[in-house]
Amino acid sequence: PVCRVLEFGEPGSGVPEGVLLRRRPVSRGEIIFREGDPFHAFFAVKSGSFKALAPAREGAVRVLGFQFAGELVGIEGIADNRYPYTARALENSAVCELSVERLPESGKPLEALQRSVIEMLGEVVTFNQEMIACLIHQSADQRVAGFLLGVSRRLKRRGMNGETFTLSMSRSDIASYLGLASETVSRILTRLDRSGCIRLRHRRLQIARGRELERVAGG
Amino acid sequence: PVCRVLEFGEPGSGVPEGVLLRRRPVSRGEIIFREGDPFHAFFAVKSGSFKALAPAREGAVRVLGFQFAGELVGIEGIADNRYPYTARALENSAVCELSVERLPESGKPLEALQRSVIEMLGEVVTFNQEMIACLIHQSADQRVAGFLLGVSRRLKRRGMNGETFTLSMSRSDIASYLGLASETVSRILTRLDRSGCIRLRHRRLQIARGRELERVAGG
DNA sequence: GGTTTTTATTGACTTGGATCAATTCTCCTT
DNA sequence: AAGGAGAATTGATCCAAGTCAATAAAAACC
Repeated sequence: PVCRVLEFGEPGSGVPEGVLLRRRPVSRGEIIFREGDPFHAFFAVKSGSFKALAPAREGAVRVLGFQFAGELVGIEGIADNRYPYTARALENSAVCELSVERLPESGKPLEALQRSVIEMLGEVVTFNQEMIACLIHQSADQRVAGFLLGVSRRLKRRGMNGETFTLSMSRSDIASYLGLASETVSRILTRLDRSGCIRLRHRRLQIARGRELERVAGG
Repeated sequence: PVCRVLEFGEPGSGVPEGVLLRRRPVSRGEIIFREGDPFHAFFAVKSGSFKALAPAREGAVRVLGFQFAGELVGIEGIADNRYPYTARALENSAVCELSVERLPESGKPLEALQRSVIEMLGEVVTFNQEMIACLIHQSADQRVAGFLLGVSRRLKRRGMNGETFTLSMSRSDIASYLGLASETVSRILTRLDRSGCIRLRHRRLQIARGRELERVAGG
């Protein structure tokens, strides 16, 4: 099976409803919350995409994950009332804020909402476990191939075109996320393109032979 | 700061009380729950130690973490009602079962208990994030040194001797956990011993120069 | 207590991916 | 449209850690 390299922050089965504070546009580069900020809400990405960033060694930052339209960002903050990472828009986007203060107004009893949060956190835990397994066992080629398939699958799931799309993040972002050097990512993408698995020009990607790509990913 | 290589399954601030089902001995090699089993309880390690195992590639298993006396195992199972890993005793041990069915009898309202679970899961999420950072940024030497310091700190926190103790897990377990080859772990331990940081014979460990070990770990 | 089995050590060799460095693209700005 | 800054590609080189292999040492077992 293909390594689930992504899925970070996908909505759990029970996304609370009726707690939308507001829908608002977010322009490229804008930050919706910062690492350490007091937790007040989590966000549903309505359009566009985000990256989650956390400080690493010596002023460097590390990319923890990406969020696309239809996915959630920020739930992890609910556990200790502070966001554990910074969320920045990769392109012009829109989000809906799901206010924590207003959660009790959602109609659902608090207990049921907490149950939803537990399930969502459970998904994050599972996902991180898989990420760890991926970092330990997968080669650079497998990770990159798995990453592309993961993005594709996530877009498809939301009814978008999963065969031809634009990578909204830089090569360095991908590299940071996968624990590789950006040069390595670049080389692998070039190789995948030359071998005909994908068709890539700049950030425009077409998955030409998905079956072959899955083979590379180690499925 | 020293990489937090361990801490997996440590108790959160609000361990529910009054829900102890029973205290029971567990002999070396015995399994208290298996990956996939329906979740019914989590466990407090009273004495001894455990490892958490999950299937990896092709029949191989991966060590997800270790639990020592005073720590909790199995809370992750609460999210989707199945244990996500197998827990096996590394030595003759004892556990207390914290029954989920009996949680409502604990005196605390359900809501408060759920809040505790959310906090505990939050700790697991944070810990996994750090583990990922460790795998990406730390060298083999840093990981092994950080591992030893982590075990030491955990033992100290429970009032045990953190300077001289026995490693209850094999070199392969450590290697699997840290994403290294067992030969690499062995070599690094030998080197640390020769350099005088530690005094190691077989599984008996003494942290001779903790300050130096912390330097190796990258603090 | 000796024999088997598992666990650990040590050496020799190989390699994947990092790093350094030099262009070349792209897209943003004015 | 030209200039400039960041992003991406490509090449050359190096090294940390994996793999293979051969003991050696403990522990488990009869």
